[in-house]
Amino acid sequence: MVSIKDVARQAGVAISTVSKVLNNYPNVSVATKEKVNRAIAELGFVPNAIAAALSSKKSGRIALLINLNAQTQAIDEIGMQYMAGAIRQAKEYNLDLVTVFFSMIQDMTYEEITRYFLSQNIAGIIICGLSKDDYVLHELIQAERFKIVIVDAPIVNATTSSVWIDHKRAQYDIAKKTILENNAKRVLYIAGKKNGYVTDERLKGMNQLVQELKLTMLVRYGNFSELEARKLTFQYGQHKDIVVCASDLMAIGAMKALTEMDIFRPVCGFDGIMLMGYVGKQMNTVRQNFARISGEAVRELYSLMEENEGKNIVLDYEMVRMQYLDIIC
Amino acid sequence: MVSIKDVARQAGVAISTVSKVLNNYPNVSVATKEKVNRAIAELGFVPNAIAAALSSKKSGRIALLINLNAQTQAIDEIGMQYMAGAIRQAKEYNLDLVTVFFSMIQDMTYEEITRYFLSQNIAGIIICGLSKDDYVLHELIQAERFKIVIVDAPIVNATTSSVWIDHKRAQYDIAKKTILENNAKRVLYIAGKKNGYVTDERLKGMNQLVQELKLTMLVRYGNFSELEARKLTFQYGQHKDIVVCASDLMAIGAMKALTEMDIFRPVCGFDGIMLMGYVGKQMNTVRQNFARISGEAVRELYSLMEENEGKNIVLDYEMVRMQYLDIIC
DNA sequence: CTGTTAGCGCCTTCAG
DNA sequence: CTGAAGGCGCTAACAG
Repeated sequence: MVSIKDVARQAGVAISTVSKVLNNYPNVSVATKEKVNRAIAELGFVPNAIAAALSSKKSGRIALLINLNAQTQAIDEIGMQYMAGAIRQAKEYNLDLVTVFFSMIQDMTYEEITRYFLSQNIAGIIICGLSKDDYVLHELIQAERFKIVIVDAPIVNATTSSVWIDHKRAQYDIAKKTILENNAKRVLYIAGKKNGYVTDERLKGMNQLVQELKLTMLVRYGNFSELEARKLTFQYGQHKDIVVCASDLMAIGAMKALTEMDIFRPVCGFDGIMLMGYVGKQMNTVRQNFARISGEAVRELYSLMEENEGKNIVLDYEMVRMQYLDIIC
Repeated sequence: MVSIKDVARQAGVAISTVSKVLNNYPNVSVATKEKVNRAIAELGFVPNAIAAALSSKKSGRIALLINLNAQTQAIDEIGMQYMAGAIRQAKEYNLDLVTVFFSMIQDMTYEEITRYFLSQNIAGIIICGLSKDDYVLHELIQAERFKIVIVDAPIVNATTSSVWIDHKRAQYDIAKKTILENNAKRVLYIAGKKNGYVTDERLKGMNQLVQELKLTMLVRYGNFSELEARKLTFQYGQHKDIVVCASDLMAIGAMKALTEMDIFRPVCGFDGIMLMGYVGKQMNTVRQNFARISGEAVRELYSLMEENEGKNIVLDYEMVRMQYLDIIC
């Protein structure tokens, strides 16, 4: 393997000079920079990122800690989008991203997890899919030992930022739109997981809306499960004018129930997943650009690693009517 | 950060001795091993994998190079399963796995890719979703500079192994089963991508079957696209007794077409994806355990990195009737 | 602007 | 069986 030393010899300069041009230090004359670059090209030199990390004591390695439902829920489109967005952005910043699934750390203690990340020289972590009962992860966050960016949970401290959209407003907006379009009064709201971060926010949005429009609302928790939403719709849908769901997947469940019950009720979703297309129905939904959110999380982590303080970042969202004619058609 | 030096001091031994117990060297007395381990525990020492890699010149880092269709195809369930399986197995072997999407290397030259992997100290690569026109990747494989395991393509050389199921036989088996069950004679076969590795294999299986059972068969390429399969079924399905598809996704397309045409034809798929459940239909399909396949690929890569020769590994498969009652209920 | 030097944390002969 | 010493490839003061 050709090393920085070889380059130095070939270029007739010192090792440190090569290092400087490699890292774009200011104090290098154009002439020597030229020489060094030529030598690099001639030798086909590739800087060794591992050695650089060891020497500089900063690794540029980050972990994407993600709660994927690959087994139970068949297709976790949202998780995929998160991954894709994060990986792309990490590449952009020249960060080395390792993907870690919740399932691989679920049996570890706080110490073991810390040890794992430490041994891997991981400087920053992005967490997607955190829930309130992931105790060890909360410990990890509170320890403030790593720079962390949390997607979709409002935790901020000296070393932790959060990135998400305004779920309260988004839920308010999309439900209002759908309700007004359909002149509905009696709402069945299928919320997410009790005590979930986003679930609570979205519920707040609904409560505000109910007050404003003088609606009646029945709230039930569907745990983001298609099946549970389906059952709830069977149970309560008949005497409601509309079904508002806190996720698209649950909206699919609600729609399937309504189809089987052979009644029409407008359904309102949340997320904007493509999977909707496979079901072949239409509905209003909030579209979150998940890839963008996780990309933004990487960006924020990057800035956090440069000694900044944690902050709360709120992104925007779209409201769309899902149809996916390109797929269904 | 507590280092090996601190441990050595605490235990009252030399650095090298600590290193030896860390790496399970034979020549260490039980007594000193004891001492060292106690010191490690007391200090909460975490060996630095980066430094170890630099020093030992072997990294234990591998890359999963995967062709994910997150953008075009909405949900790439297969890719997800590949990822999950590989990541799990890598953890098992204590390998450090970095995920790289095709999209991030698609504009790179062979040199750039090599440089990238080299700079990352990556010793082995697993490739999922290779197609015949990924020229730079073929260059990478032929260069034999990295240990590579290819999933679903029959390339083997000194540093390259391949892992897959017997697609020819699987296609033969599942089609035969479905054809005999339905007493069909005229087959519409929607193949994958022209000149694709698995496509060719599966087609061979069909050809053999056609001869054996004295069937007639129309072959068309659906490029693994649901939409194209849908169109092809519209065009040719009417006068066939059965539609055999080289993927579940295309089978979904075929089913949608048949529903709209309001005719019944048995459909046969390939893959065993859960997405089928969302469509709410039934069909025979080959079930490949993608997570297992990629896990096996990691295992093979591990053995390949221990100076073994490349080989061709063929896994088994199942034939199932998809229903997913738990999801559709 | 360039070179010298001292590590980063660990592994690995090689003496003892 | 244990310890001393010399790197791995690179960075970062500090001199010059």
